[in-house]
Amino acid sequence: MGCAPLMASSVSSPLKPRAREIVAAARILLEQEGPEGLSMRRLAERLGVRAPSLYKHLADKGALEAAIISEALAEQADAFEAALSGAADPLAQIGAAYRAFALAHPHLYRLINERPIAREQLVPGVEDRAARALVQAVGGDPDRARAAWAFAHGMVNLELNSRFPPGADLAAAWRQGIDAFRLVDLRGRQHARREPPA
Amino acid sequence: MGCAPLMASSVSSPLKPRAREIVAAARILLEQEGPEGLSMRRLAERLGVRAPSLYKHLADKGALEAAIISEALAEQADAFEAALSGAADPLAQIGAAYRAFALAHPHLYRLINERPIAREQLVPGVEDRAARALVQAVGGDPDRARAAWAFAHGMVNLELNSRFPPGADLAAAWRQGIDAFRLVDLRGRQHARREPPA
DNA sequence: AAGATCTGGTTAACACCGTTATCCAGCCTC
DNA sequence: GAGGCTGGATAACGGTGTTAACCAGATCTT
Repeated sequence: MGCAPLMASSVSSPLKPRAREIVAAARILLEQEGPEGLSMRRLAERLGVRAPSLYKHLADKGALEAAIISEALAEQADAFEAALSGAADPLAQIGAAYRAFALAHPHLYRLINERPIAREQLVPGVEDRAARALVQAVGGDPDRARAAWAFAHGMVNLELNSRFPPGADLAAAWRQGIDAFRLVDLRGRQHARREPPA
Repeated sequence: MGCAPLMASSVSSPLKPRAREIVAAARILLEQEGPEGLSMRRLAERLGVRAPSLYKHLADKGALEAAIISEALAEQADAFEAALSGAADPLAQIGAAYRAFALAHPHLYRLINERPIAREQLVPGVEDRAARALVQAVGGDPDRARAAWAFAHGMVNLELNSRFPPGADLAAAWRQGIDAFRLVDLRGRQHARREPPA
């Protein structure tokens, strides 16, 4: 065989066209029905095909999920970078973007975060893009960026899982957290250290 | 029938003795094998019984999980209150307790947080105890308590799901977060508002 | 004491799930 | 035209939660 197709398809995305179709359909199914509704059989049905055929294109369900997750992380990074570009108060902007993304795609967010991540199955580098935006927003310190990330992550997680009491004022809690991570900035810290997170 | 057993067993825990045995075994199974290893059949096998018999004592798997979660939340509240009692820097103490509990029971922690919670199936009030401790540690403001909770929750969640890059200094990130939520305290805020969280 | 009821187990079965093995039709290349 | 690759098909295995029907023994009632 010629080596052309191997190279062409593995540059931007490691998936061949048919596999990308399947992943796209899987994502729609996931966002409509939630992680427990995403089954190989139901996915196949939507594609007008029988379940075993899917395995001609994807190794297993984990690979399917990893593909969806990679896609979602890339979109999340896009949203962060957009929120960051030319904004006063980048921290608040990126926090709002984080929450907006999660609320717009709750099932997707759950898929990403309900299990330990299979890092080796992800598209390489897709995690770092989102992280880089956060580090920048927080002033360059990776440790503080991780703390702020954890805050946003926790807020969204608790909100999506209905862990806050019914009457809780989430906007106020967000404000408290953002303020907490911003105020430290007013005291003597060196920012602009600008080293990549890992 | 006499009404005595009904009253006696539903005061402290709503479960009858046999059901409590089952829940105890389920928790062991969960902590050993993780949420995906917790199946009704495997649980029954450990109890020397067939799976359908379990349904004589628990409505369904969700009720089983809710019982485990209630138990775990109560223990978590215990740990928080212990960490809180007579400590300088209660915020750091409670943060450490939060992380320690999660790392000691990672599978349990995942069960609690991987899905939206079925609040009506929980033992009533068990959520509030842990919340109250946090509100107290943070100085009385429920919104700030929720923000701090989200931070701790997010840190643990990201750690357990391996979402931090391999070399990340988690202790430093914890310090950053704790400092962020404590430093606000040094500026003019009214604490000791001491109202219940919900 | 006898009968009814409750308790807590059983087996069989249903509808799903992810996955594998095997087969087969069509197409592309040599 | 022959061979191999591609992308479907069916059948099947072992696993899941769950329900229905049945049944032995204890216990309560009359």
